[in-house]
Amino acid sequence: MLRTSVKSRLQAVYAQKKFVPLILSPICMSYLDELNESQRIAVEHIYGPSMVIAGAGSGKTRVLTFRIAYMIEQGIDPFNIMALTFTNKAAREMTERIGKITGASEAKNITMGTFHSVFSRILRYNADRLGFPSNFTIYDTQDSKSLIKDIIKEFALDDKTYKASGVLNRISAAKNNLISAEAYCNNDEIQGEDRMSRRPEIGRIYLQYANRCQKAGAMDFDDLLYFTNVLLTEHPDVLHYYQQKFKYILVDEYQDTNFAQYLIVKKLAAAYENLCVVGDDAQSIYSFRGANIENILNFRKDYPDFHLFKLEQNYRSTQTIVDAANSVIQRNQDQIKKVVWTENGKGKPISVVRTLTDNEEGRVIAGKIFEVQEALGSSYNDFAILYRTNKQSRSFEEALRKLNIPYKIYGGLSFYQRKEIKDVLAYFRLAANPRDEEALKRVINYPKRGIGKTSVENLIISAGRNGVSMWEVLCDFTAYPTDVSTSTRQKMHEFTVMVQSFQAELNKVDAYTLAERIVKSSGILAELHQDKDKGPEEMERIQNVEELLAGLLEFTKGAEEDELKTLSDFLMDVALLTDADQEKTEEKNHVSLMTIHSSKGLEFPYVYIVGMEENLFPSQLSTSSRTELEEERRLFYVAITRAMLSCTLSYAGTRFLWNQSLKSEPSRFLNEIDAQYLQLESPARSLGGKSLMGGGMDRSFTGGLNTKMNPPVIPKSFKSLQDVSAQRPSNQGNFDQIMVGTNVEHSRFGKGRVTKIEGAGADKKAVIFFPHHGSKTVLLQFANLKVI
DNA sequence: GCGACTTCCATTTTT
DNA sequence: TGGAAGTCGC
Repeated sequence: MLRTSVKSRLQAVYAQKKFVPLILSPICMSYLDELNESQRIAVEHIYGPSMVIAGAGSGKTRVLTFRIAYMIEQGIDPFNIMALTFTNKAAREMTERIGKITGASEAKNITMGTFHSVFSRILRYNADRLGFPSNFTIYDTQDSKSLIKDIIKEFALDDKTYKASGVLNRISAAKNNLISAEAYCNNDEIQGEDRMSRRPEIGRIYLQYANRCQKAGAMDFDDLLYFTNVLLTEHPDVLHYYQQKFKYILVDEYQDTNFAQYLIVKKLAAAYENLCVVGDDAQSIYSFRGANIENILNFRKDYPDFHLFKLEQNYRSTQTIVDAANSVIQRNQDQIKKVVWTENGKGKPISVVRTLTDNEEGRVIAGKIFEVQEALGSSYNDFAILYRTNKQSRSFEEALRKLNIPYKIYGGLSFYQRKEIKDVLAYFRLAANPRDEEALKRVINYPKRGIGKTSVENLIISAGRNGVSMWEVLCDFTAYPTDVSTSTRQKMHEFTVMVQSFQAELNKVDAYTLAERIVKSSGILAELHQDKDKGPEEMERIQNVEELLAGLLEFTKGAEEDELKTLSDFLMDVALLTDADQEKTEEKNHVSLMTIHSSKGLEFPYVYIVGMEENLFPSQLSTSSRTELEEERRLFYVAITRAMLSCTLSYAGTRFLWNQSLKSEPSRFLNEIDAQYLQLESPARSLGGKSLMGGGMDRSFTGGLNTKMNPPVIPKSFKSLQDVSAQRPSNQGNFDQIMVGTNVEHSRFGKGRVTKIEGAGADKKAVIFFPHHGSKTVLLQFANLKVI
């Protein structure tokens, strides 16, 4: 409290004079001390263009957080800072952490979020300039595909050559490279490509798609970037405004930005060039989404006088894990050379587990997690199972459930993608923007009100013929003649009146009140209640809708005084939320299951990378070119470097796919890890004689499948004891002696005194105060402390 | 217009 | 396997 008022007075001073506020330095010192030399230099360099290349686990987030906090402490107005992150969750966490240093009221004024969410806000504000309503809808991928399907049908094209997803990918790639539909049709090279793939009509579909989106008052994900660029290019006054507003720009995960994002950032930063980008080329894993590694490499061209900072010390993982990951990534040709190193302890080797089937893989990994957890008393939060594709989660789910181990699957079908939620949201969307055609199509006959497919098709035809949206036709059949019967027309009219009544209340009542009304009077709730006795899934649907309403209530309560949080405020970025964003306060205790992609930026003491098989990882679709394969390899690098203490790789001999067992070969990546870091394991099986895996000597995985050797028969219980003892650090004996008040000596920081103990087992941590280095938190496992 | 039925087809990652 | 699209009879 006190600090805020002192600060605000100081800030009034800064506003007039531009000098470094020495008075605040003591506050800064406290956290700057927690940084190593290169981190601190990167934090303190706040003017001009700079690039931070941050190796895995090198404290990148911490540098970003402290840098922003430092900027604010230096008197920079938070309103002038824009920080673009990769997920909303990352943005939220960073705001929170900055708030702890500078005070929450300062932190909340920073413009922070994903490219998509920050730009969607800018677009809403300036929508009129682009001919969109300010409450435009954001189409998600499903909406986009459904619209494209309609267009393909309308053009009477063969839906086998023109698949919605393929066409959408093509359009998406164009937008990410800022190519308009017109430019697409006039570009010879692109047209040539489309003729080659025998889909010459994609350009025409793109034109129509853009047209329909515009009429519906809707933007898709890519439009949020595409139109931001249009806005800034065609309206110099708008560009000027945002250049002045965002004098300081930070971009996280720069290696995963695409051309559109690159250009927008470049434009916004052009006036002041206070631009800081942070990234790691070795972790670029989104090129399929248009991400362009070149952006990192080109930075020096755009800003020749930029400063480069490299963070190479890894604080996350054991020596073995860091070295193994390095040995993998070294095989890539395209990379910025850097040496990631660590002072952490050596740790145990990466174990490689082979199982006969994918189901057995699930059981073995679940069993291992169970054993480690039992033996060390770790929290289940410490474990993660990472896979290449979402559908691999099944065998692990089953096995974990059988062992009563709590787990959570991230990604996959998110809450907002569930049918019942999308249905409700479609009504919400219509209330905010009745021209939203995808929402309209979705619920015009749900719950059933006798408006069939043919009638809807005729409605679309009439809208197309008259060059208006479906909603406008619905509102005025006399102006737009439509081929539907009088009785259907009457039903449509009733529907229209209902939506209009929702629309009328949009800005009069709060989000929750309107939402509740919609759910009731649309008949959705009644419909769901009718089916609730059919089974648990039907019951769950009602619960999900209730959860959505509960979320809305919370949202509505979050309003400031005199503020009305409307349903359209709520809808603003619902389309941009992901499962990870939904995560409630960290009261969890569960094993995390997720794709490697969604594990980016996270870390876990125990990591299991599963499905290490050819054609699965690397994916079958990515083995045809070097660049694709290198991306898969970076993905593998990301996976390994999530692990702090222990990393386990597993693969199965056969995998059950499309109702048949398919033989699978071990992944080539297994052979790419320097063998000195590996330890092969043959899981003991209850069924004797079936194991094909040799002892620890066979290093060649590709040949290993058919090598018959007699495995040493180790009873399961004994085996598990062995495993666990291997995890126990050698200096375990020291652990118990270390408590609050113990004087210790650290190899790097010298003598110090323990002020706090956290965690248990392998995770036991000590906060130690070193006279010359300040307070440090160390993992006892790694720290190699001497008790004095 | 609607629901029950059959058939077909998948196979990557996500804001 | 399982979800989506197409077919058929009311």
